[in-house]
Amino acid sequence: MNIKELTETVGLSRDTIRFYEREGLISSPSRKSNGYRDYDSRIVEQLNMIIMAKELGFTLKEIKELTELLYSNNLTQSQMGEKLLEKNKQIEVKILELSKMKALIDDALKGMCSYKDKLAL
Amino acid sequence: MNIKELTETVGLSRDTIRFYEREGLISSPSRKSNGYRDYDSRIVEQLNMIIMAKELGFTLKEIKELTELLYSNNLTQSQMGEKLLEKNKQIEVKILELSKMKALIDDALKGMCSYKDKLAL
DNA sequence: ATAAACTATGGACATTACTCCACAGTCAAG
DNA sequence: CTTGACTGTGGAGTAATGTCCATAGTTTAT
Repeated sequence: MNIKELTETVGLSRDTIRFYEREGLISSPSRKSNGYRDYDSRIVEQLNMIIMAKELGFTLKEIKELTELLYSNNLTQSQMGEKLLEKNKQIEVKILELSKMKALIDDALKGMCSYKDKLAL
Repeated sequence: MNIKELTETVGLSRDTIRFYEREGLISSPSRKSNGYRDYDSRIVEQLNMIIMAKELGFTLKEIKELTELLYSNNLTQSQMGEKLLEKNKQIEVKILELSKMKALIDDALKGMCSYKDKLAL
């Protein structure tokens, strides 16, 4: 899969994908004989995960850490376990915070019953 | 409440608070006779909400929009209702995505039973 | 074999969100 | 009335995250 096809599949620009490669968020793809990047299809899932994590307020540095945890083998089990549990906690906090924001918005919506009723019925 | 006290209460720097003021995320506080900013205590809740939203991947621009929705009166009810519902949807999507990431991590943790057992017991 | 579309690289530029600095006025304590 | 902590302003600097550009090689279609 060449880079053009990948940009169309995941919705990131060529430059962004190259940037992520330079930054080590994704590993360098193999090259065709002419030097063109040739992507394995698993890259799509990886990039989608990166996009999601970014959307959720993780920095590229944190994302790099997390993907390394999930996809590498250079840590002992206990190191990995601790870090994963930590990430899990981070995520739970975020979910709680989102719920709070949602409650705030829901309250604001409730304060506008007339309009809300129109939508509910 | 002066700005120093506010920085200590919310954990943002003086410069950041002033920056948020310039950017219109918070409204300009009233001033004492000497020109010093004098904050109403409600600012604390507002700033905490901003901190939370940032942590969750909202840009300052989006946060500004949201606070304007929640705290201003220059929109018709139907305009406000639509935008709030839209924000609510955004938030639900984020919660779903976080759940996905959590599942991913939980899977990774399950793959490490020996270590996990140690922690569970 | 020429044009159009794709790819490569390195480096400059842009935006967001701060952060720091220089300089100056204010206030409280000793 | 000096010293130290606080405040004000405007503007420069910085880190993260891209985005654009110039230049050049490759491939495909006509």
